[in-house]
Order: sequence, then structure tokens, then C-alpha cells
Amino acid sequence: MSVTREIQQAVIESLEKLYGQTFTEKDFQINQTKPEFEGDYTVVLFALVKSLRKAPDALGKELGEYLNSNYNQLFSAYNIIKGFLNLTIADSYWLSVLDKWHNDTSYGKQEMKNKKVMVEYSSPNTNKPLHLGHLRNNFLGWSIAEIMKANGYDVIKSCIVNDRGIHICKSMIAWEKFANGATPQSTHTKGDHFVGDYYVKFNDEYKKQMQELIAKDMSKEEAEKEAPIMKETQEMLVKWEQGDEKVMNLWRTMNSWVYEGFDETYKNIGSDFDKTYYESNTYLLGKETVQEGLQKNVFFKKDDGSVWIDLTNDGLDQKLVQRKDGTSVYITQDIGLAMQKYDQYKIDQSIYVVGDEQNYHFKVLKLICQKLGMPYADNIFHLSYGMVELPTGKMKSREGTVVDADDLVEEMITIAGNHTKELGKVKDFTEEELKDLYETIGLGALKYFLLRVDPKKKMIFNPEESIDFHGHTGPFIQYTHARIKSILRKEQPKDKGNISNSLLPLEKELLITLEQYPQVIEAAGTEMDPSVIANYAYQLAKTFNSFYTEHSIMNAESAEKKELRLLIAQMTANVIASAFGLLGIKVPERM
RNA sequence: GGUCCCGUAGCUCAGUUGGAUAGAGCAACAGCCUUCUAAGCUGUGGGUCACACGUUCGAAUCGUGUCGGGAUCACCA
Repeated sequence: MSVTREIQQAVIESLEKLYGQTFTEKDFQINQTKPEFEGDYTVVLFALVKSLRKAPDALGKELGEYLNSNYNQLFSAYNIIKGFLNLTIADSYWLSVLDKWHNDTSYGKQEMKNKKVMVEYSSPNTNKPLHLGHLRNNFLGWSIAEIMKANGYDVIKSCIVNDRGIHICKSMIAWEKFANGATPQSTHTKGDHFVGDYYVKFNDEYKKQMQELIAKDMSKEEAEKEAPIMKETQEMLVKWEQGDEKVMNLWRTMNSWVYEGFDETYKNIGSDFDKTYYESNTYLLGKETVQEGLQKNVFFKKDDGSVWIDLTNDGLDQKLVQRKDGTSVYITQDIGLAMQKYDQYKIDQSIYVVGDEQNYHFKVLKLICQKLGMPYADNIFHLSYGMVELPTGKMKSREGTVVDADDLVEEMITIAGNHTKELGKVKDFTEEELKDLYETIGLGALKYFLLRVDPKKKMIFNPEESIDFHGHTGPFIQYTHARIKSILRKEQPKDKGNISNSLLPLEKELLITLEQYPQVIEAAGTEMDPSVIANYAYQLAKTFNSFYTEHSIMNAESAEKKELRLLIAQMTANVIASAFGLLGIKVPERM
């Protein structure tokens, strides 16, 4: 049980004994005491004052006195300042936390709940390579999956690949026209980039043709439709839907190039999936659902045969779920896929890591699933994250203002290498070890940069200023880990050593922070927010670094102090490694 | 126009269900390596928490309004 829980219970019991009134945890607040005051945790008394009809100071005195004499294994001192009851927790309490958890790597993780959750993330289009936005999506998805596991869920990581549609046909048409049979192999180009280049070529040609048409007095809107290359693309999409042999072959070939490229990128960034869905297999799903919805009167049919749902009572609009020609639309496919996920895995919860531009879509999806009575509909959660923007505004692939994922990863690794060489601390490393270390640090900086921000908020990335390796960064925290490991290589804490039983302020501050880790994991899970973990890890590392410069571990004042500090250091390293594990960031032994 | 989100230091971000004098990092400045890794530590300066009103013992946090920015409202996905 956490300290805050213990304090809550002690306070509730004490108030009952003292005043005969029953309170719950929600009736009063417990905060960490501000550094400028004496104490570790603080009970805010104001909320209790009214119902107890006592002055804050008098209440504080009586409660503080009672707590101290009746719970002396938990509290060692108290003081009252302006309605705040500041409690000092007994050193023995912190030492027992240390004793119990210092070398347990499962610390903070919850028991299995026997609940299944699916996390869907990444969802790439197969017509162009991944960019910075996809990286945020991938890192978030992977991390939230780990966080859910740590909270005791069985997790299935899934990916829906948008492998069909007009955008892919654009790359295909451009390849037919301009490639002269070139392939990724013949041009030594990574497959996804290769295909992406033809997507760009399509847009160049399209623009050119439109300008020609506009020069001949055609309106812009008309030119958009009439440009020959666009017409050809649309014809190709029709052929694809008809299963035309030649088109299908080209489609399969170009997609296979893209997948090769994606696989490489995913491998580099440490992304993986338990289940991959392809839109070409799911885009026809949902037809039975439409029938079912009509029967249940959730949907209604218009005169032209199209099928709709009326969500005006939910503050939304009417929404089409089936075209008049009987084909399903995007939302219907998603309903179908949601059903399929349940049929296959009997999931209890479904998390979609998708950008906030689709907030409306997911609101609708959840509502429809609820109205259809799907078993887990209430547990559909859209983990909506903000776009990554440049100082100049949004990234636009058509205008070439995207930050390419592969380029950025490579750049980060290169910079990590340069820093490392400059510092010259690992000159004895082998080539292989160096490569590993550069990747660990470079990716660590990148992942931390993207994960430390609240997912809901859009964030700005400035390509002119490269991502930092100092201060509030991944490498800072990795460095703290490496420092500790360097000490632990020299000496491990003894099995049953005598340890100092009084704590200096920084020793205690570290233990207080370490004690909070389980609640941090829980909060990250309920909030679906990896940044909670990221910011906690920083707080911990920062506190450790202050401690490290202030107090020597190896040359501690006494053998007991040394033993204590070795244990604290060990537990700190373990928690950093664990927290970074939840973020998908490796920690080095040396750097 | 309807709905939703955002506005905190020069920049990038924290700030638990309302709590004490609003915090970090970067950038700037001043210090600290003959002692466990200086990718570090310590200190200084920097704020009308967009603005106004309201709720309350107490508001960056809750409510209303204003200003500014963004997303979305397709028989596209």
C-alpha cells in the first residue's frame, strides 16, 4: 500500500476516533509537502473545517497529535501552518520500502487482471514513407501497450495498413509512366522511399497538367477533375476494384516494396505488432452490420437506398454508413473491423492511437458501436494525439515539408555518435558495442523528445535546432543510469548488510520519489499518457544527480551509509530502467 | 456558421480530483572536475498563467463572455 493511502486511512480512522464522524479519501487532500516547509506529506485541512466546525489550527493540532502518538511507526513529526498539517514520515518507513523493492524489477507493476486490450497504432499509407508524425504515433502506441501490460492487462498490438485506394493508384500510375521499369533494387533505394518518389512525381505532373488546362480557360475545380493523369488514376482504381490482373500485380509488387521499407524502419525504431490488418481485406466489412443496424432501427434507409444513422440527439449530425450503390464507407469498415477484433480476440477494451484530426470520426464510431450493443463498446478509447508541427506550420507531404522518419533517426544516431566520440569515455568499446550505444542514445533522445509531451497537445519540432542531449532529455536520464551502473560494477550492496537508519534530506527525497513509482504507472495507465512516466523518470534522475554530487557513495561517511546508498542507487537504476522500458527506450551500462 | 481542442518565462514544456510565494529544460550570466562518468551539479536574472467578470476560505485549474490560434462538420480515407 502506498504512503498516501496509509496516511489517508490513518487520518480517516483518527477523525472517526476523535470526532465520531466518518470521512472518505475524497473529503480531504493529501499533497507532497512543498520543499520550503518541514515535512513530507501534507493534509489540507480546509475541507474538513466546515463539517467538523473547528478552526483549522485547532483541528490540525488535535489530528497531528493523535496521528503521531497512535501511528508512530508511520509518522515521526508534524507541524501546522495556515491550515496545512505537514507530516514527517518516519525514516523506518522509507527504509522498509527500500528493503522490500530495491532489487525487484517487477516493482510498480500490477497483478494480471485477466482482461484483454487491443492497441491499434501506426496505420501507415502504402504510398509514401513514414514521417515524424508517424514516429509520435508509433512511440505512443508502443509505449501505451507496455503501460497497459504493466497495469496487468493482456495486450494485443495491432496495425491497420491502408494499402488500397486512390493514393496508392497515384504512385502506381506515376511509376507506369515515368519509371521505365526501375525498381528499388535497380536504383538502390529503400522501397517505401522509392514508391514515395513516384507519389511526388504524380503530384508534379498533376499540377503541370492542371496549369495547362487552366491556361486554356478551364476553372480550377474542373481542371482538378479533368487532368488526364487524374482520370487515368481513377480508372485504375476501378480496375483494382474489379480485380484486374495487371493492376493487381503492379499493386502487389509496389506494396511489397513499401513493406520491405517499413519493416526496416519498424525494426530500427523498435516497433512491432502482434496482428496486422490490411484495408484491402477489411474495406468490404460491415455490410452485415448495416443489415443488423437496420433491423434494430439504429440505422434508417433513405429513398435513394443509402443508409444513415441519425446522431442529432447526441449533438452530432446524420452520418452515412452505406452508399446508395451498396458499398460501405470508411466508418462502416471500422465498425466491421471492430466486430472482427472482438470475434477473434474477445477483447475487453480497444485503444486507437490516432491523430486528433479524427476526433469526430471516433466519437461517431464509439456511438454507433454502443447503439449496436457491441460488448465492449463503452471501452473503445480514442487515444487522440496532437499533430507534430514545424515552426512554419503543418507538415505537408505534397509540399515536401515533411520530416522523414528514416532521415531523422539516422541523424539522431549520427549526432549521438559525435557526442560520444567527443567525450571519449568508451574508447575500449568494439564497433558493435559503439553502434549499439549510438542507437540507444540517439533513439533515446528522439523517443523521449516525442513522449515527454502530453499526447493530447500538438507539439512543435524545429528541424533547425537538433534535439538536445542535455537537460530534460532522454540521454540525461540514460546517463544517470550509466553512472549508477558504473558504481555497481565496482561494488554491489551486500545481501544482509547493516544499513544506516537515519536519512539525509537527499536520501529521503530519493526514497520518497521511488515510493511513488507504482502510482505513476497506474496514473499513466488510467490517463493513457506515457508523458507521466517520462516526466517522473526525469524527476527521479534529477534528484539522483543532486544526491550524487552532494554525497559520495563509495567513500561514504560510514560502512552503513555506503550500504544504504548502494541500495538507493540500485533501486534508482532499476526504476529508471523500468520506466524507460515502458517508454521503449533502452538504457546503457556505460556512455 | 455548428461542434470540439488549445493559449503558462525569449523558446520547448510540467503543473494530480481547486491548495501554501506558479516549476523544469534550452538560451543568457556567475561559479564547481588531484575524490564514484562534468551528457553532471550550484546559483542569478526572466511571469498581468491571453483578457474580463463570476463561484470560493482559496482559481493557471471550475463557470460565463471576449480576443487569438487550430481541428472537424464529404456518398474521401
